[in-house]
Amino acid sequence: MNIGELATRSGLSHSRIRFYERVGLLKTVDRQPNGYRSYPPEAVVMLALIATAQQAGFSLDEIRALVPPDLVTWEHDALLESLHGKVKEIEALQARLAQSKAGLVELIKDIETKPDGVDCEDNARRLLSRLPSGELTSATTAAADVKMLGKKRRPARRG
Amino acid sequence: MNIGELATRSGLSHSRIRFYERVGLLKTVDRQPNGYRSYPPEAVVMLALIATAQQAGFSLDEIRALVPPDLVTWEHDALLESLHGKVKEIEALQARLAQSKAGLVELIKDIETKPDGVDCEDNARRLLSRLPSGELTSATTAAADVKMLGKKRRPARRG
DNA sequence: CTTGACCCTAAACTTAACTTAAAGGTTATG
DNA sequence: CATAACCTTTAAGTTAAGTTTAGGGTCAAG
Repeated sequence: MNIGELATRSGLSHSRIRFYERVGLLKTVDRQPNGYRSYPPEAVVMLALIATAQQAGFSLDEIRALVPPDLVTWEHDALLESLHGKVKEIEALQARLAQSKAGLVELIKDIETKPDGVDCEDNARRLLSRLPSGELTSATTAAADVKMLGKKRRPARRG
Repeated sequence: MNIGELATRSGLSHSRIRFYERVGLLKTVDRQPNGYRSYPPEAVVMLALIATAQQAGFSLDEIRALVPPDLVTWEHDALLESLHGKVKEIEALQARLAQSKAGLVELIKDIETKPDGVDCEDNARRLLSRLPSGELTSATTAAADVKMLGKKRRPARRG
């Protein structure tokens, strides 16, 4: 098939497919007599794989190292290995999400845990100690200066 | 404190801190008579907050919209609302990912229990072709959404 | 034989989020 | 007073993952 059809079928742009070939993610493709690229059907699968891995958070460099250059030579074992790899990818994604979520929840908790009229300085110190970098614990003076953190003001506005 | 100390305390580079000021993430900072930037202690908190938000998937654009220039006038409600929304987003993605993973695991089990008498390559192809349109689609879209976390725009358009 | 859809290449451009470089002022220390 | 370790600015460079542009060929239809 021509690149246009492959683009339609895979959902990727022409330029993106050519780009992948250029950077060595796709092996050099056969040409018709007129110079047009002629893709085999499994090119769709290949692109889907690349896109999936990419969307799972892997860079093109990583994918290049990960994905076998030739789909047709895949056999039972290789396929299984690849699928297991895909599970690993998903697990990696899950871990990323969990970490993001944990960070957010922690931050929310720190902001929300501000009872009215209660020791602001103490709250500020706890907030500081929960924020990421460890060096922050030395910022005890900062805690005093930032004791207004979490103090409620005017009604919310969204941008 | 000077920028060097702030860099050390926050764990961010000098250039990064100046960059944040340049792009309006940090309000214009006070200067000493000699022209050096003079940061208040809460600058450490501000930078930690920015870094945390970034790790959670917020773009600098989003952070700029979310975090007010002055910590003291922090729009508590809007921020919390936004953070909660982000957590919900992440939870939805986690659910979808879990389902995708379950589907993949099942597919693997399918293949593993296949008797080895049959045409391996053909079978592998057939199963593989299930990937893009079948079991992995939710993983794919979920992963795509993860990439979109904190992003308002997709890469390069326009000219 | 021209129109329009499709294809080609090479190179420049895009965006985010920084970093590095160039060229120089300031300050603490031996 | 030299020298290193700070600080300043503006401008240009970097990386990833493509997109867009410029300047063509190719092919089916009318």
